[in-house]
Amino acid sequence: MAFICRFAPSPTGPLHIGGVRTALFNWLLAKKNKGKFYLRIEDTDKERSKDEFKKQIIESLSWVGIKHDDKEFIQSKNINKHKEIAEELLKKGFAYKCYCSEEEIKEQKAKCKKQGIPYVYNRKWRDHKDLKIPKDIKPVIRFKSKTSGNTIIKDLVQGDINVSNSIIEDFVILRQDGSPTYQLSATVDDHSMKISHVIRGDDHKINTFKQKQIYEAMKWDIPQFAHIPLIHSEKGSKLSKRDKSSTIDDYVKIGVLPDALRNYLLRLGWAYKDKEIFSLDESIKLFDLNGVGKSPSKLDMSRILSLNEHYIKNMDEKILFGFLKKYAQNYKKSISSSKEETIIKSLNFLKNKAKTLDDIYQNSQYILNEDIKIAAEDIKLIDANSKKIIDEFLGEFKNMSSPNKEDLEKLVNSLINKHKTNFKGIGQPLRIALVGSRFGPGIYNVILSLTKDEVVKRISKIN
RNA sequence: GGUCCCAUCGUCUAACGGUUAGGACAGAUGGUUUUCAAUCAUCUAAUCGGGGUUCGAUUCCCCGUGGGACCGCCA
Repeated sequence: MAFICRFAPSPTGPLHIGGVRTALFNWLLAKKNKGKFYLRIEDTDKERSKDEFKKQIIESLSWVGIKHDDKEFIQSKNINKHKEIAEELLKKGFAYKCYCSEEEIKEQKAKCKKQGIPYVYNRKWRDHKDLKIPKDIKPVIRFKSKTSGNTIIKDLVQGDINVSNSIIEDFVILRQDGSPTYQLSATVDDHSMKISHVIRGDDHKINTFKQKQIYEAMKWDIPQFAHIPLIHSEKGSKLSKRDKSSTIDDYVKIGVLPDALRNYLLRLGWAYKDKEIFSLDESIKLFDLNGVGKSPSKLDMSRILSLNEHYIKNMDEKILFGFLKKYAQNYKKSISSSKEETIIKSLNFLKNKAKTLDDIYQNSQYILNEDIKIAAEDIKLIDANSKKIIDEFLGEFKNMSSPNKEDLEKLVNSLINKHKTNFKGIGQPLRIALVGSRFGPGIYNVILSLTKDEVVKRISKIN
Protein backbone atom coordinates (compact mmCIF):
# COMPACT_ATOMS: atom_id res chain seq x y z
CA MET A 1 0.00 0.00 0.00
CA ALA A 2 1.27 3.41 -0.94
CA PHE A 3 1.78 5.95 1.79
CA ILE A 4 0.89 9.42 0.70
CA CYS A 5 0.85 11.97 3.46
CA ARG A 6 0.42 15.68 3.56
CA PHE A 7 0.70 18.63 5.82
CA ALA A 8 -1.93 21.25 5.11
CA PRO A 9 -1.48 24.46 7.08
CA SER A 10 -3.28 27.68 6.40
CA PRO A 11 -1.01 30.69 5.92
CA THR A 12 -3.04 32.88 8.26
CA GLY A 13 -0.40 33.12 10.96
CA PRO A 14 3.06 31.92 11.78
CA LEU A 15 3.38 28.17 12.01
CA HIS A 16 3.94 27.10 15.59
CA ILE A 17 5.89 24.09 16.67
CA GLY A 18 2.78 22.01 17.16
CA GLY A 19 2.29 22.30 13.43
CA VAL A 20 5.91 21.47 12.83
CA ARG A 21 5.48 18.30 14.83
CA THR A 22 2.39 17.35 12.83
CA ALA A 23 4.40 17.86 9.66
CA LEU A 24 7.26 15.84 11.12
CA PHE A 25 5.03 12.88 11.92
CA ASN A 26 3.53 12.93 8.44
CA TRP A 27 6.92 13.22 6.84
CA LEU A 28 8.42 10.47 8.98
CA LEU A 29 5.62 8.09 8.17
CA ALA A 30 5.92 8.81 4.46
CA LYS A 31 9.69 8.36 4.49
CA LYS A 32 9.50 5.20 6.56
CA ASN A 33 7.17 3.67 4.03
CA LYS A 34 8.94 5.04 1.00
CA GLY A 35 5.89 7.11 0.25
CA LYS A 36 5.28 10.75 -0.54
CA PHE A 37 4.96 13.78 1.63
CA TYR A 38 3.21 16.81 0.22
CA LEU A 39 2.79 20.30 1.50
CA ARG A 40 -0.53 21.93 0.77
CA ILE A 41 -1.06 25.57 1.55
CA GLU A 42 -4.71 26.06 2.44
CA ASP A 43 -5.19 29.64 1.44
CA THR A 44 -8.89 29.73 0.72
CA ASP A 45 -9.42 32.37 3.39
CA LYS A 46 -8.37 35.23 1.17
CA GLU A 47 -8.78 37.87 3.84
CA ARG A 48 -6.33 36.40 6.29
CA SER A 49 -3.94 34.42 4.11
CA LYS A 50 -0.62 36.15 3.69
CA ASP A 51 2.40 35.40 1.58
CA GLU A 52 4.78 36.07 4.43
CA PHE A 53 3.19 33.29 6.43
CA LYS A 54 3.45 30.92 3.54
CA LYS A 55 7.12 31.75 3.37
CA GLN A 56 7.54 31.30 7.10
CA ILE A 57 5.86 27.89 6.95
CA ILE A 58 8.11 26.62 4.20
CA GLU A 59 11.22 28.00 5.88
CA SER A 60 10.30 26.52 9.25
CA LEU A 61 9.82 23.08 7.77
CA SER A 62 12.99 23.10 5.78
CA TRP A 63 14.92 24.35 8.80
CA VAL A 64 14.13 21.19 10.76
CA GLY A 65 14.93 19.14 7.70
CA ILE A 66 11.47 18.39 6.41
CA LYS A 67 11.42 18.52 2.65
CA HIS A 68 8.18 18.06 0.80
CA ASP A 69 7.92 16.18 -2.44
CA ASP A 70 7.10 18.13 -5.58
CA LYS A 71 6.22 21.76 -5.44
CA GLU A 72 3.89 22.87 -2.70
CA PHE A 73 0.21 22.65 -3.60
CA ILE A 74 -1.69 25.89 -3.44
CA GLN A 75 -5.27 25.16 -2.56
CA SER A 76 -6.75 28.29 -4.06
CA LYS A 77 -5.54 27.18 -7.47
CA ASN A 78 -7.90 24.26 -7.30
CA ILE A 79 -10.98 26.26 -6.45
CA ASN A 80 -12.81 25.55 -9.68
CA LYS A 81 -12.56 21.85 -9.06
CA HIS A 82 -14.01 22.34 -5.59
CA LYS A 83 -16.93 24.24 -7.02
CA GLU A 84 -17.55 21.55 -9.59
CA ILE A 85 -17.80 18.96 -6.87
CA ALA A 86 -20.23 21.16 -4.97
CA GLU A 87 -22.42 21.35 -8.07
CA GLU A 88 -22.21 17.63 -8.50
CA LEU A 89 -23.25 17.03 -4.91
CA LEU A 90 -26.13 19.41 -5.47
CA LYS A 91 -27.21 17.63 -8.62
CA LYS A 92 -27.03 14.22 -7.00
CA GLY A 93 -29.12 15.39 -4.09
CA PHE A 94 -26.38 15.27 -1.47
CA ALA A 95 -26.50 19.00 -0.98
CA TYR A 96 -29.00 21.82 -1.12
CA LYS A 97 -29.29 25.55 -1.33
CA CYS A 98 -29.97 27.33 1.91
CA TYR A 99 -31.52 30.79 1.80
CA CYS A 100 -31.34 31.60 5.45
CA SER A 101 -30.21 35.13 6.15
CA GLU A 102 -27.32 35.82 8.44
CA GLU A 103 -29.75 37.35 10.91
CA GLU A 104 -31.88 34.25 10.90
CA ILE A 105 -28.87 32.07 11.75
CA LYS A 106 -27.77 34.49 14.42
CA GLU A 107 -31.20 34.39 15.98
CA GLN A 108 -31.22 30.63 16.01
CA LYS A 109 -27.87 30.55 17.72
CA ALA A 110 -28.97 33.06 20.31
CA LYS A 111 -32.09 31.06 20.99
CA CYS A 112 -30.11 27.88 21.47
CA LYS A 113 -27.72 29.60 23.79
CA LYS A 114 -30.58 30.91 25.86
CA GLN A 115 -32.10 27.47 26.15
CA GLY A 116 -28.73 25.95 26.88
CA ILE A 117 -28.91 23.50 24.01
CA PRO A 118 -26.18 23.05 21.42
CA TYR A 119 -26.72 24.83 18.13
CA VAL A 120 -27.21 22.70 15.07
CA TYR A 121 -28.53 24.32 11.91
CA ASN A 122 -32.22 23.48 11.77
CA ARG A 123 -32.08 22.15 8.21
CA LYS A 124 -34.86 24.54 7.23
CA TRP A 125 -34.09 24.47 3.51
CA ARG A 126 -33.18 20.82 3.34
CA ASP A 127 -36.48 19.84 1.79
CA HIS A 128 -37.51 23.33 0.66
CA LYS A 129 -41.18 22.05 0.44
CA ASP A 130 -43.37 25.12 0.11
CA LEU A 131 -40.83 27.72 1.14
CA LYS A 132 -40.74 30.80 -1.00
CA ILE A 133 -37.27 31.52 -2.30
CA PRO A 134 -36.29 35.03 -1.23
CA LYS A 135 -35.10 37.13 -4.13
CA ASP A 136 -32.72 39.27 -2.14
CA ILE A 137 -30.68 36.48 -0.60
CA LYS A 138 -27.91 34.58 -2.31
CA PRO A 139 -27.92 31.00 -1.04
CA VAL A 140 -25.12 28.97 0.47
CA ILE A 141 -24.83 25.32 -0.35
CA ARG A 142 -25.09 22.92 2.52
CA PHE A 143 -24.27 19.27 2.63
CA LYS A 144 -27.12 16.93 3.57
CA SER A 145 -25.71 15.21 6.61
CA LYS A 146 -27.06 11.99 7.96
CA THR A 147 -29.73 12.61 10.58
CA SER A 148 -29.80 9.26 12.30
CA GLY A 149 -27.51 6.45 13.27
CA ASN A 150 -23.89 6.53 14.35
CA THR A 151 -20.58 6.84 12.62
CA ILE A 152 -17.39 5.23 13.85
CA ILE A 153 -14.04 6.50 12.71
CA LYS A 154 -11.18 4.08 13.12
CA ASP A 155 -8.48 6.47 14.16
CA LEU A 156 -4.91 5.19 14.00
CA VAL A 157 -3.99 7.02 17.19
CA GLN A 158 -7.23 7.47 19.08
CA GLY A 159 -8.85 4.16 18.33
CA ASP A 160 -12.54 3.98 17.48
CA ILE A 161 -14.40 7.26 17.82
CA ASN A 162 -18.13 6.94 17.91
CA VAL A 163 -20.38 9.90 17.19
CA SER A 164 -24.09 10.15 16.76
CA ASN A 165 -24.85 11.50 13.28
CA SER A 166 -27.50 13.85 14.56
CA ILE A 167 -24.88 16.17 16.02
CA ILE A 168 -23.23 16.67 12.63
CA GLU A 169 -25.06 19.57 11.10
CA ASP A 170 -25.73 20.31 7.48
CA PHE A 171 -22.45 22.12 7.02
CA VAL A 172 -21.80 24.75 4.39
CA ILE A 173 -19.69 23.63 1.46
CA LEU A 174 -20.10 26.68 -0.77
CA ARG A 175 -20.35 30.18 0.65
CA GLN A 176 -22.68 32.90 -0.42
CA ASP A 177 -19.96 34.32 -2.64
CA GLY A 178 -19.61 30.95 -4.29
CA SER A 179 -16.28 30.06 -2.70
CA PRO A 180 -15.73 26.59 -1.23
CA THR A 181 -15.25 26.07 2.50
CA TYR A 182 -12.53 24.12 4.20
CA GLN A 183 -14.58 20.95 4.55
CA LEU A 184 -15.08 20.72 0.81
CA SER A 185 -11.69 21.92 -0.35
CA ALA A 186 -9.71 19.74 2.00
CA THR A 187 -11.69 16.66 1.07
CA VAL A 188 -11.52 17.25 -2.66
CA ASP A 189 -7.81 17.98 -2.51
CA ASP A 190 -7.01 15.02 -0.30
CA HIS A 191 -8.83 12.86 -2.80
CA SER A 192 -7.22 14.31 -5.88
CA MET A 193 -3.80 14.12 -4.28
CA LYS A 194 -4.54 10.48 -3.45
CA ILE A 195 -3.72 11.02 0.20
CA SER A 196 -3.65 7.68 2.00
CA HIS A 197 -3.03 8.87 5.57
CA VAL A 198 -4.27 12.06 7.09
CA ILE A 199 -2.29 12.85 10.22
CA ARG A 200 -3.43 16.06 11.80
CA GLY A 201 -4.11 17.74 15.11
CA ASP A 202 -6.77 16.57 17.49
CA ASP A 203 -8.72 19.72 16.76
CA HIS A 204 -9.75 18.26 13.39
CA LYS A 205 -11.40 15.19 14.84
CA ILE A 206 -14.98 16.33 14.33
CA ASN A 207 -14.24 17.45 10.78
CA THR A 208 -13.50 13.86 9.93
CA PHE A 209 -17.15 13.00 10.40
CA LYS A 210 -18.17 15.68 7.95
CA GLN A 211 -15.50 14.87 5.42
CA LYS A 212 -16.24 11.19 5.56
CA GLN A 213 -19.76 11.88 4.35
CA ILE A 214 -18.44 13.75 1.34
CA TYR A 215 -16.16 10.83 0.48
CA GLU A 216 -19.11 8.49 0.74
CA ALA A 217 -21.39 10.66 -1.36
CA MET A 218 -18.75 10.88 -4.07
CA LYS A 219 -17.95 7.17 -3.73
CA TRP A 220 -14.31 8.01 -3.13
CA ASP A 221 -11.84 5.90 -1.19
CA ILE A 222 -11.55 7.13 2.35
CA PRO A 223 -8.05 7.68 3.68
CA GLN A 224 -6.86 6.53 7.07
CA PHE A 225 -7.00 9.11 9.80
CA ALA A 226 -4.76 9.76 12.77
CA HIS A 227 -5.45 12.60 15.15
CA ILE A 228 -2.52 13.48 17.32
CA PRO A 229 -2.90 15.29 20.63
CA LEU A 230 -2.11 18.97 20.76
CA ILE A 231 0.92 20.53 22.37
CA HIS A 232 0.40 22.87 25.27
CA SER A 233 2.56 25.69 26.47
CA GLU A 234 4.86 25.34 29.46
CA LYS A 235 2.07 26.69 31.62
CA GLY A 236 -0.32 24.09 30.32
CA SER A 237 -2.50 26.40 28.31
CA LYS A 238 -3.23 26.16 24.63
CA LEU A 239 -0.29 27.03 22.44
CA SER A 240 -1.07 30.41 21.01
CA LYS A 241 0.73 32.38 18.39
CA ARG A 242 1.33 35.06 20.95
CA ASP A 243 3.32 32.65 23.09
CA LYS A 244 7.03 33.16 23.30
CA SER A 245 8.79 30.02 22.20
CA SER A 246 5.96 28.88 20.02
CA THR A 247 7.42 29.36 16.55
CA ILE A 248 10.57 27.86 15.09
CA ASP A 249 12.12 31.28 14.96
CA ASP A 250 11.85 31.61 18.73
CA TYR A 251 14.24 28.68 18.98
CA VAL A 252 16.49 29.67 16.12
CA LYS A 253 17.21 33.00 17.67
CA ILE A 254 18.44 31.56 20.96
CA GLY A 255 20.71 29.19 19.07
CA VAL A 256 18.91 25.85 19.02
CA LEU A 257 20.10 23.36 16.42
CA PRO A 258 17.64 21.84 13.95
CA ASP A 259 18.52 18.29 14.94
CA ALA A 260 17.91 19.05 18.59
CA LEU A 261 14.49 20.49 17.97
CA ARG A 262 13.61 17.68 15.59
CA ASN A 263 14.63 15.15 18.21
CA TYR A 264 12.66 17.00 20.88
CA LEU A 265 9.52 17.23 18.80
CA LEU A 266 9.79 13.58 17.88
CA ARG A 267 9.87 12.53 21.53
CA LEU A 268 7.02 14.83 22.47
CA GLY A 269 4.03 12.53 22.46
CA TRP A 270 5.95 9.63 21.02
CA ALA A 271 8.42 7.16 22.45
CA TYR A 272 10.43 4.15 21.43
CA LYS A 273 11.39 2.13 24.51
CA ASP A 274 13.91 4.06 26.58
CA LYS A 275 15.60 5.70 23.66
CA GLU A 276 16.09 9.44 23.87
CA ILE A 277 18.48 10.35 21.07
CA PHE A 278 17.37 9.67 17.54
CA SER A 279 19.41 10.43 14.47
CA LEU A 280 17.42 11.38 11.42
CA ASP A 281 17.81 7.89 9.98
CA GLU A 282 16.82 6.27 13.24
CA SER A 283 13.71 8.37 13.55
CA ILE A 284 12.62 7.38 10.07
CA LYS A 285 13.28 3.74 10.76
CA LEU A 286 11.72 3.63 14.22
CA PHE A 287 8.78 6.01 14.00
CA ASP A 288 5.31 4.57 13.96
CA LEU A 289 1.84 5.70 14.86
CA ASN A 290 1.46 3.03 17.55
CA GLY A 291 3.96 4.85 19.70
CA VAL A 292 2.01 8.09 19.63
CA GLY A 293 0.33 8.88 22.93
CA LYS A 294 -3.23 10.05 23.32
CA SER A 295 -2.91 12.87 25.77
CA PRO A 296 -1.60 16.37 25.17
CA SER A 297 1.89 17.23 26.29
CA LYS A 298 3.53 20.34 27.62
CA LEU A 299 6.51 22.11 26.20
CA ASP A 300 9.65 21.86 28.33
CA MET A 301 12.40 24.32 27.56
CA SER A 302 14.99 22.72 29.81
CA ARG A 303 14.64 19.52 27.89
CA ILE A 304 15.07 21.25 24.56
CA LEU A 305 18.18 22.89 25.92
CA SER A 306 19.59 19.66 27.21
CA LEU A 307 19.02 17.98 23.87
CA ASN A 308 20.63 20.94 22.18
CA GLU A 309 23.61 20.62 24.47
CA HIS A 310 23.94 17.02 23.45
CA TYR A 311 23.88 17.81 19.77
CA ILE A 312 26.35 20.66 20.17
CA LYS A 313 28.80 18.42 22.02
CA ASN A 314 28.58 15.67 19.47
CA MET A 315 28.73 17.78 16.37
CA ASP A 316 31.78 18.00 14.16
CA GLU A 317 33.47 21.30 14.85
CA LYS A 318 33.55 22.50 11.29
CA ILE A 319 29.86 21.87 10.89
CA LEU A 320 29.15 23.45 14.24
CA PHE A 321 31.07 26.50 13.16
CA GLY A 322 28.87 26.75 10.12
CA PHE A 323 25.86 27.02 12.39
CA LEU A 324 27.61 29.48 14.66
CA LYS A 325 28.65 31.67 11.78
CA LYS A 326 25.15 31.83 10.42
CA TYR A 327 23.77 32.44 13.86
CA ALA A 328 26.12 35.33 14.53
CA GLN A 329 25.36 36.75 11.13
CA ASN A 330 21.61 36.67 11.64
CA TYR A 331 21.27 37.59 15.26
CA LYS A 332 24.55 39.05 16.50
CA LYS A 333 27.63 40.52 14.88
CA SER A 334 29.14 38.65 11.96
CA ILE A 335 32.29 36.74 12.78
CA SER A 336 35.17 38.27 10.85
CA SER A 337 36.99 35.87 8.60
CA SER A 338 40.27 36.56 10.37
CA LYS A 339 38.84 34.94 13.49
CA GLU A 340 37.30 31.90 11.85
CA GLU A 341 40.27 29.62 12.21
CA THR A 342 40.77 30.48 15.86
CA ILE A 343 37.13 29.89 16.67
CA ILE A 344 37.03 26.56 14.89
CA LYS A 345 40.13 25.45 16.78
CA SER A 346 38.65 26.59 20.07
CA LEU A 347 35.27 25.00 19.52
CA ASN A 348 36.49 21.74 21.06
CA PHE A 349 36.55 23.37 24.50
CA LEU A 350 34.03 26.12 23.86
CA LYS A 351 31.29 23.67 23.01
CA ASN A 352 31.65 21.90 26.32
CA LYS A 353 30.28 24.86 28.18
CA ALA A 354 27.34 25.57 25.94
CA LYS A 355 23.69 24.72 25.78
CA THR A 356 23.04 26.99 22.81
CA LEU A 357 24.85 28.69 19.98
CA ASP A 358 24.33 31.85 21.92
CA ASP A 359 26.36 30.39 24.80
CA ILE A 360 29.19 29.59 22.41
CA TYR A 361 28.99 33.05 20.95
CA GLN A 362 29.16 34.64 24.39
CA ASN A 363 32.06 32.45 25.44
CA SER A 364 34.04 33.31 22.34
CA GLN A 365 33.77 37.02 22.96
CA TYR A 366 37.32 37.09 24.27
CA ILE A 367 38.48 35.93 20.83
CA LEU A 368 36.07 38.01 18.79
CA ASN A 369 36.54 41.19 20.78
CA GLU A 370 40.13 42.23 21.19
CA ASP A 371 39.16 45.20 23.22
CA ILE A 372 38.02 43.44 26.35
CA LYS A 373 36.19 45.20 29.08
CA ILE A 374 36.61 44.09 32.64
CA ALA A 375 33.72 44.36 35.04
CA ALA A 376 34.38 46.55 38.04
CA GLU A 377 33.83 43.77 40.53
CA ASP A 378 36.28 41.57 38.67
CA ILE A 379 39.05 44.11 38.46
CA LYS A 380 38.88 44.42 42.23
CA LEU A 381 39.95 40.80 42.46
CA ILE A 382 43.36 41.66 41.10
CA ASP A 383 45.33 43.02 44.02
CA ALA A 384 48.92 44.22 44.16
CA ASN A 385 50.20 40.78 44.92
CA SER A 386 48.47 39.11 42.00
CA LYS A 387 49.72 41.87 39.76
CA LYS A 388 53.24 40.99 40.84
CA ILE A 389 52.62 37.32 40.09
CA ILE A 390 51.15 37.79 36.66
CA ASP A 391 53.84 40.28 35.85
CA GLU A 392 56.35 37.58 36.59
CA PHE A 393 54.30 35.19 34.49
CA LEU A 394 54.40 37.66 31.67
CA GLY A 395 58.17 37.97 31.81
CA GLU A 396 58.61 34.21 31.49
CA PHE A 397 55.85 33.89 28.92
CA LYS A 398 57.56 36.37 26.63
CA ASN A 399 60.59 34.13 26.58
CA MET A 400 58.66 31.12 25.35
CA SER A 401 59.39 30.63 21.70
CA SER A 402 56.32 28.51 21.07
CA PRO A 403 53.96 28.35 24.03
CA ASN A 404 52.48 24.94 24.76
CA LYS A 405 50.50 23.43 27.56
CA GLU A 406 53.38 21.55 29.18
CA ASP A 407 55.60 24.62 29.46
CA LEU A 408 52.74 26.75 30.70
CA GLU A 409 51.91 24.20 33.35
CA LYS A 410 55.51 24.10 34.48
CA LEU A 411 55.65 27.84 34.69
CA VAL A 412 52.40 28.18 36.59
CA ASN A 413 53.38 25.48 39.06
CA SER A 414 56.70 27.07 39.75
CA LEU A 415 54.97 30.37 40.39
CA ILE A 416 52.50 28.68 42.72
CA ASN A 417 55.40 27.27 44.72
CA LYS A 418 57.40 30.41 44.76
CA HIS A 419 54.55 32.61 45.92
CA LYS A 420 53.01 30.06 48.24
CA THR A 421 49.65 30.40 46.56
CA ASN A 422 47.26 28.02 44.80
CA PHE A 423 46.13 27.76 41.24
CA LYS A 424 43.39 30.26 41.82
CA GLY A 425 46.00 32.80 42.94
CA ILE A 426 47.39 32.93 39.47
CA GLY A 427 44.60 31.48 37.32
CA GLN A 428 42.00 34.01 38.37
CA PRO A 429 43.92 37.22 37.68
CA LEU A 430 45.14 35.75 34.41
CA ARG A 431 41.65 34.87 33.33
CA ILE A 432 40.37 38.30 34.23
CA ALA A 433 43.13 39.94 32.26
CA LEU A 434 42.67 37.70 29.25
CA VAL A 435 38.92 37.14 29.15
CA GLY A 436 37.62 40.10 31.06
CA SER A 437 35.75 37.99 33.57
CA ARG A 438 36.46 35.56 36.36
CA PHE A 439 34.30 33.07 34.47
CA GLY A 440 35.45 31.49 31.28
CA PRO A 441 37.21 28.61 29.60
CA GLY A 442 40.23 26.83 31.07
CA ILE A 443 43.11 29.20 31.33
CA TYR A 444 45.55 27.14 29.23
CA ASN A 445 42.91 26.89 26.54
CA VAL A 446 42.51 30.63 26.62
CA ILE A 447 46.21 31.37 26.40
CA LEU A 448 46.81 28.91 23.61
CA SER A 449 43.83 30.06 21.60
CA LEU A 450 45.12 33.63 21.48
CA THR A 451 48.24 34.77 19.70
CA LYS A 452 51.30 35.32 21.82
CA ASP A 453 51.21 39.04 21.11
CA GLU A 454 47.61 39.25 22.12
CA VAL A 455 48.29 37.52 25.42
CA VAL A 456 51.18 39.85 26.13
CA LYS A 457 49.12 42.86 25.21
CA ARG A 458 46.21 41.96 27.46
CA ILE A 459 48.30 41.07 30.48
CA SER A 460 50.41 44.19 30.11
CA LYS A 461 47.29 46.28 30.18
CA ILE A 462 46.53 45.20 33.70
CA ASN A 463 49.73 46.54 35.17
C1' G B 1 -23.89 23.91 28.41
C1' G B 2 -23.71 19.70 24.60
C1' U B 3 -20.59 16.04 22.05
C1' C B 4 -16.04 13.53 21.77
C1' C B 5 -11.21 12.39 23.70
C1' C B 6 -7.64 11.80 27.55
C1' A B 7 -5.41 10.64 32.78
C1' U B 8 1.99 6.92 35.44
C1' C B 9 7.39 11.10 39.18
C1' G B 10 7.32 18.69 38.51
C1' U B 11 7.98 17.56 32.82
C1' C B 12 8.50 13.93 28.43
C1' U B 13 7.50 8.99 28.79
C1' A B 14 8.40 2.95 29.48
C1' A B 15 5.90 -1.16 31.48
C1' C B 16 0.25 -3.64 25.95
C1' G B 17 -2.75 -8.83 33.58
C1' G B 18 2.45 -10.92 37.31
C1' U B 19 8.63 -5.57 37.48
C1' U B 20 11.46 -3.69 44.26
C1' A B 21 6.60 0.65 38.53
C1' G B 22 12.02 1.65 34.40
C1' G B 23 14.53 5.72 31.62
C1' A B 24 15.40 10.90 30.35
C1' C B 25 15.04 16.26 31.70
C1' A B 26 14.64 19.21 35.94
C1' G B 27 15.86 19.11 41.42
C1' A B 28 19.12 17.55 45.77
C1' U B 29 23.85 15.64 47.75
C1' G B 30 28.84 14.22 47.23
C1' G B 31 33.61 13.17 44.30
C1' U B 32 36.86 15.30 40.57
C1' U B 33 38.47 20.00 38.62
C1' U B 34 41.31 25.76 37.50
C1' U B 35 36.56 29.83 37.99
C1' C B 36 31.63 29.16 35.52
C1' A B 37 30.50 24.89 33.31
C1' A B 38 31.31 19.97 32.12
C1' U B 39 31.90 15.12 34.11
C1' C B 40 31.20 10.89 37.57
C1' A B 41 28.46 8.69 41.71
C1' U B 42 24.26 8.67 44.77
C1' C B 43 19.42 10.30 46.18
C1' U B 44 14.35 12.54 46.13
C1' A B 45 9.94 11.92 43.16
C1' A B 46 4.34 8.94 40.02
C1' U B 47 0.08 4.81 38.69
C1' C B 48 -6.32 11.00 40.14
C1' G B 49 -10.46 8.89 43.65
C1' G B 50 -14.12 4.99 44.35
C1' G B 51 -16.24 0.51 42.94
C1' G B 52 -16.02 -4.03 40.23
C1' U B 53 -13.71 -8.43 36.91
C1' U B 54 -9.49 -11.60 38.18
C1' C B 55 -5.48 -16.01 41.96
C1' G B 56 -3.32 -11.20 40.58
C1' A B 57 -4.49 -4.98 38.23
C1' U B 58 -0.78 0.99 36.03
C1' U B 59 -2.93 -2.30 32.43
C1' C B 60 -9.87 -4.62 31.45
C1' C B 61 -15.18 -2.57 32.86
C1' C B 62 -18.36 1.18 35.44
C1' C B 63 -18.96 5.79 38.24
C1' G B 64 -16.84 10.21 39.95
C1' U B 65 -13.07 13.97 39.53
C1' G B 66 -9.70 16.64 36.70
C1' G B 67 -7.73 18.20 31.92
C1' G B 68 -8.28 18.93 26.66
C1' A B 69 -10.67 19.47 21.75
C1' C B 70 -14.84 20.86 18.94
C1' C B 71 -19.54 23.35 18.73
C1' G B 72 -17.99 29.56 12.07
C1' C B 73 -20.31 31.27 5.28
C1' C B 74 -11.78 30.08 9.89
C1' A B 75 -8.76 26.34 8.63
